[in-house]
Amino acid sequence: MAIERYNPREAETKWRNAWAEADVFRLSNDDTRPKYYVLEMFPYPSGRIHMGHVRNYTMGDVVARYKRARGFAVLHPMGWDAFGLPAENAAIKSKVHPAKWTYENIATMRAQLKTMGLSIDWSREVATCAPDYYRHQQKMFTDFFKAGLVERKKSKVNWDPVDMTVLANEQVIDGRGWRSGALVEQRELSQWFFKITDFADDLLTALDRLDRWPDKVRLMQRNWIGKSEGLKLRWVLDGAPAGFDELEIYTTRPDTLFGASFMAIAPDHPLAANLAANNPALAEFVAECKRMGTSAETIETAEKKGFDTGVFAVHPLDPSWKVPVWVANFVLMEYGTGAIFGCPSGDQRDIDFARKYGLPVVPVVLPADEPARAAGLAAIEAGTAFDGDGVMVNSRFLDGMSTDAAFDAVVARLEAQMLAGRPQAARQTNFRLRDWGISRQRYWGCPIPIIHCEDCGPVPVPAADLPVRLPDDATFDKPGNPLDHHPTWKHVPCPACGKPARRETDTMDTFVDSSWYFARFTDPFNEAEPTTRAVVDRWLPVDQYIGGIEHAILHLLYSRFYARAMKATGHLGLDEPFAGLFTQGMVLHETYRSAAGDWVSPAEVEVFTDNGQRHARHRQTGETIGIGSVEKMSKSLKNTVDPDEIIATWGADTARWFMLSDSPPERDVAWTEDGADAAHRFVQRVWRLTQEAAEIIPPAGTALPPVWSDAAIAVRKAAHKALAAVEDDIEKLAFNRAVARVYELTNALHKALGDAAGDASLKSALREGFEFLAIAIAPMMPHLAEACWESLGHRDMIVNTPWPQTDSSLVIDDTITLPVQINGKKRADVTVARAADVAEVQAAVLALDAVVKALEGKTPKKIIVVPQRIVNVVA
RNA sequence: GCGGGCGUGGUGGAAUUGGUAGACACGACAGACUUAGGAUCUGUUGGCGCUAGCCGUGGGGGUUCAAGUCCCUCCGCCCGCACCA
Repeated sequence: MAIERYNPREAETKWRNAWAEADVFRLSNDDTRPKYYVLEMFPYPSGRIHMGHVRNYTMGDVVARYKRARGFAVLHPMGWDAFGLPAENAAIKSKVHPAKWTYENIATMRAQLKTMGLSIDWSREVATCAPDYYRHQQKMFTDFFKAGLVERKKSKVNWDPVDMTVLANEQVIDGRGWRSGALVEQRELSQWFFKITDFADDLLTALDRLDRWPDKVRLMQRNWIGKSEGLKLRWVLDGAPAGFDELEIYTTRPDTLFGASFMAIAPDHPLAANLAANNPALAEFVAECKRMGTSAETIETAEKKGFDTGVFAVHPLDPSWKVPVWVANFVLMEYGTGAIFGCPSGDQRDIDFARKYGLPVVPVVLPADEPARAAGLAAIEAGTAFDGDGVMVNSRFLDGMSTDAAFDAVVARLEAQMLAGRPQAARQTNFRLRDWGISRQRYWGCPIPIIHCEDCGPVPVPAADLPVRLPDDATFDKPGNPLDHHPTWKHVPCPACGKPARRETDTMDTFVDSSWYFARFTDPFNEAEPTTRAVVDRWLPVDQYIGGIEHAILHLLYSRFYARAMKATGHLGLDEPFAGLFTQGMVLHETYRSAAGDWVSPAEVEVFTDNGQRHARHRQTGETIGIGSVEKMSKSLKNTVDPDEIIATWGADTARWFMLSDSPPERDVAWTEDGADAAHRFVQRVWRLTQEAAEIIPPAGTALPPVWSDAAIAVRKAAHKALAAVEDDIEKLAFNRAVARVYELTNALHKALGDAAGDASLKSALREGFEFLAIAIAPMMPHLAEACWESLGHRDMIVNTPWPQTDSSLVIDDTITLPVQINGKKRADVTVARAADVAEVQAAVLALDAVVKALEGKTPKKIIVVPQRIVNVVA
């Protein structure tokens, strides 16, 4: 009897409808089973989903469906990171309102995501641009404000004078606005800040406890927070203008103070500005420094440059010793005090600088042990600083001390030394982390709920007046902030005194929106409050968060801060929102280029093999197309494939299966036609074999045979081992290995199917085997799994079927075959009882022909038996 | 420059974390079935011998009974970044 090919379009629609009808993915907050919260980073509604989304959401769905089958109450929601600049750009360009643009994109993308067959509780869907979402964000802003976690202060911004708007760093290209092309100005604006620095130390130390986060991400956050322990130290100036009696510097190496040979201040240090006023050459130098770019590349390649001010600083440990004060291009005003002392022997920048300008280089720290000491000294003479720990030299009372001891000794002395009525120095912990500026001069964002009153100052909008809604009738045809232009919106009475006042027209950074959505998902039904304490505390933290590495720092750090701020204001009860984090790799594709050099999209290209060589031609024109390297999918390289087309052609299960196969999930994966084809062939194979099996196996629920044949036992072992391995692999997110285990099981079942005639117990074993196969693929290819499950005679859906318990007596063999090495090379195998002790294994090994032959009657020097692993005979 | 990661067949990748290198898949080759197949099935597929043998995880060296895995060194690629005092 011919078996019909599996039709993914029909079957996938059928099962998705069945799940929707039964509402199987709706989660009740009253569910008392153990909880599991799976979350993938929610998408920006850019218009259409891309293959990166397919990979991300497939991985999350595997975990969600698997945990569901294991009996957990799984929270697996979806929403939209819906505020942001692209919507506003679309408004300017296409005259479409940002809200319309955004909601249309959401509708498209929601429909696309639904075709993937994700086990999402759509009743919890949120969009951050919806007033019923951002009203709670505004409430929390006012709570943070009252708790002292919000601050208004001046900060430098990139200002586009044509568009009259603030630009993000990445929107400044070669010093010009990306859209207007105008030269960008640095402007000081009053901005709202969240005081993330209040939590700097806690955000740092808590990283140690996030043991289910990638080390790489934790390291990046650690570096970003950038804690350093040092000393603030004031030097008396000699020859400086009035008002500049002292120069305060910050150093992490007070131990190297006797190696000081110059002071260096930032080009925008007040002292530099003051001196430049009467010194055209210095003014020119300062201007030159400011022209220099700030990218890592320019900075790394920039030469160390300085300008001698003629001012001197008096050494704090020797009043007779004066060091020159320079302005240097490598000192940053934003960090520490904008001034340093230069110790050339201990810092590469300082030694470069000193050698360029002929300043002294005095070694003050050298390695303790002799060969290293001489090498260190030679290196310093050759221009390489020694910045390691060691022993003090040329440092008077510090000589012979360790670096640490010298640090403490200098600090102790300078803390006790008074200058102008205060200790001359004080220990200080510095952080690189700055407060989080959230003000954006844009329309399409969450309005900052503040009203500015001449008498009362900034007043938070009362809770009863929330949300502060965006006006629908904003216009986008002139530069600047549409909220500011709006004729009426900003004019309101002061909530405190009733006098005419005006609204804050800045909106919040969209990172605020995404810093708490995971908490909102726990109870998006609560209209009164952002969260419901009993609910949010039950479901958080997110057990498994999955997303791209590009959010390693900002989004994840802001969310960690936000959880702390929400805790401080009573909105939830924990510090760390994400217990487990996984960062998945990107999706790549081969690139294609026409003879004219234009990029050609994969959809237009036909790849064929001729004489073992891969070639490509244009599907329509037949033109020869060059095959290029495999690159990250991008519009500019045109090497994207459209998930809609993939799903229409092959079905969602094929796309999902491909995304999980082969490449480890944290690594990049290249989408290939061959791979998709192979994944689809496997879909058909599982279906076909299941149909074949269904014709011969006993009906569902038939009693198990009292005795199993050897072939039946072999099938049962294969099935139980495969399922146990899949469990283990999914728990570890090793989806590629789970896929391999499924292939192995399928191969075993296929082989056994041919031998089943006349062996009733084998047929029973095959029922179990094919059921296990369906169970094993269910998290990965859920539609196919349902179809197979139905074919196997089940009336309940597999989505409601608990994951079976594997039988450990079938998973663990009672005899094992160990490889036998002679002198480290494998020469034989030995099969022994699993429980065999070392002596028994040795005896069995010594009886092997290969061993007897190799030993030639001699006694082996040693026999190493590694239980359950290997035997090595040393002759 | 600093920090992190990686290097395994023609390709993507496995390898129980010091214990049989190449699981599984792609591709390729040969054959079967077929009107046909880009379907399906059966084989083969790291290299050299092609016989019971030797070599082989970027190169070189080391530790060990045993190294893809640990150490040293060199080469190559990728990612991140902050001239952070």
